[in-house]
Amino acid sequence: MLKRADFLRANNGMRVARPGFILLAHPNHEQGIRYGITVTKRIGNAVVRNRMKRRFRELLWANLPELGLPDHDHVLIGRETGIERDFARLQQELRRALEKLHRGEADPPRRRNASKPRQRRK
RNA sequence: CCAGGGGGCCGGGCAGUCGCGUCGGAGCGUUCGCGCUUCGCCGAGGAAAGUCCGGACUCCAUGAAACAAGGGUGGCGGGUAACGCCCGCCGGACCGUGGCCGACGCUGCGGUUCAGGGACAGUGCCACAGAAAGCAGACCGCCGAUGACGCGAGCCUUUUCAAGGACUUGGCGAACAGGCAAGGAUGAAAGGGUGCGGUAAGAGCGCACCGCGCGGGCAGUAAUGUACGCGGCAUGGCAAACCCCACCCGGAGCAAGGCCGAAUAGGGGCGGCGCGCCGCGAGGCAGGGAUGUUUCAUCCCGAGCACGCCCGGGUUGGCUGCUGGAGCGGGAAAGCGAUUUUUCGCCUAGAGGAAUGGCUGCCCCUCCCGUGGCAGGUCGCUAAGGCGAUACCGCAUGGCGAGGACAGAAUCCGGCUUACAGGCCCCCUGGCAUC
RNA sequence: UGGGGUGUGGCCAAGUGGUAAGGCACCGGUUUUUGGUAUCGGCAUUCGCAGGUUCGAUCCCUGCCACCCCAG
Repeated sequence: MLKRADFLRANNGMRVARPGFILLAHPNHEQGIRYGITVTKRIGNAVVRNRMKRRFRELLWANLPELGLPDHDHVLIGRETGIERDFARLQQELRRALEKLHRGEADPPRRRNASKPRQRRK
């Protein structure tokens, strides 16, 4: 995934949080299995972020072809607890997360402005 | 051997396996742009970082040069493509140590450090304190030579005592004029320092030594140094205050720059069809509408196109620039050195929302834990040989033990700065042991 | 890639060579039956850090660090 719009759309999809990362999945209209990685600046400097991206990429290459949802966009969002996390544990967590997605047991998408729901007066 | 300081270098190694990226080969497919599969080679750094200097390269501007503005640099010489970088030298300041008996000062050796042009071109600043902070002046103080004053003495006059004086002064006093700047006091800084002479008191006033300046001479490419002579100490500091002098600099940056570029929409030009009539046109006449009471007056409206051809631009995008270079590694020569010359060998990342990752084995280094008294230390016993103990140092050995920094190329190169676990080599200083 | 700015007490900040203003907050006293208000007093030795120039540096110079902004 390359375009910002794809990432924004994925934000409305299914969502599974794990200690090392957050996994998003969203159907993408016959585009095949695609993936994207988000590692924000709060995670660390460029070295840390790029290394996390490389390791996530390795995870996705290894597991998506078998366990990925067909015709879905998958987005991995890095968390601070995922820095230099043991690779085998990450792989285990990713497999569990993908299985949950297959069973449809994901959390609902996070709504915009969910923290301040509008209340009708009167 | 230990400790401290300085300089240079390395910055995990060897494999296996699954992946990723460029390139090359093969095969298949292809809308000929390329795509897929497979094999092979190669695939981050000393700082790739900060982006602080200097260049290469590209475009823009520009006759050349000079000047102005703005910015930068600043002992001298050399190195370099260039530099604010590097090397060597000179000079200053500070520290340690030795010498000149001591002090001041000078000097030898070693080390540290310096943005180190110009302060009689000009302007500005020097708080507080202090008499005075830049013109030299004089608060306390010193002196009282000289002049004046008072006393005394002398001398003269008046008839004695005594009084007086247009007189004199190797005496005394005060410090009025005046002389002085040694000493005190303030300060970061007070207009050379020490000593002797000298003087009323003093003072470069004189002399000696030191410092300073000037002159020509000598040495050196030069900065600068120096024996000699002369001067007279006259006019402090700050230019990382403005400034002056000398030298350097055109601007932008690979998102530079170049090439390609479909469809659709939109822009421009020409043509075609058309626009109530006349006119090249301004306009006039006619038509429709609105307002005010008809005529009439005023105001408004009335030509474009789903046509053809051509042109240029934009968005998304592709290709290029794009990695063989002030290149890397040996050897030789020149040079104190930075560096240069020459020769042999080598080809060593080119991504593009951005390739280097995952797992495993053996080895290396550090630490932790354990085992062994073990040819060394250490401790105890012993006359010695020796025996024993080992918390600690060392050694040997083991552990499915823990850890191995700072950090990731983005057009390329030379520097500077900053970050960094651990290790290696060389030099200097000091200590200990042995010879 | 290129350019600009900021850093001063817990907070907002002035100061641009010579004892670091002021406000809010905080602490203590007075006033009040108590609280608030009012009033008086106190609160800066790392002026982001390290060097240098100067007699003297928050201020001048150099190098770093952190944060913010702008342009393509």
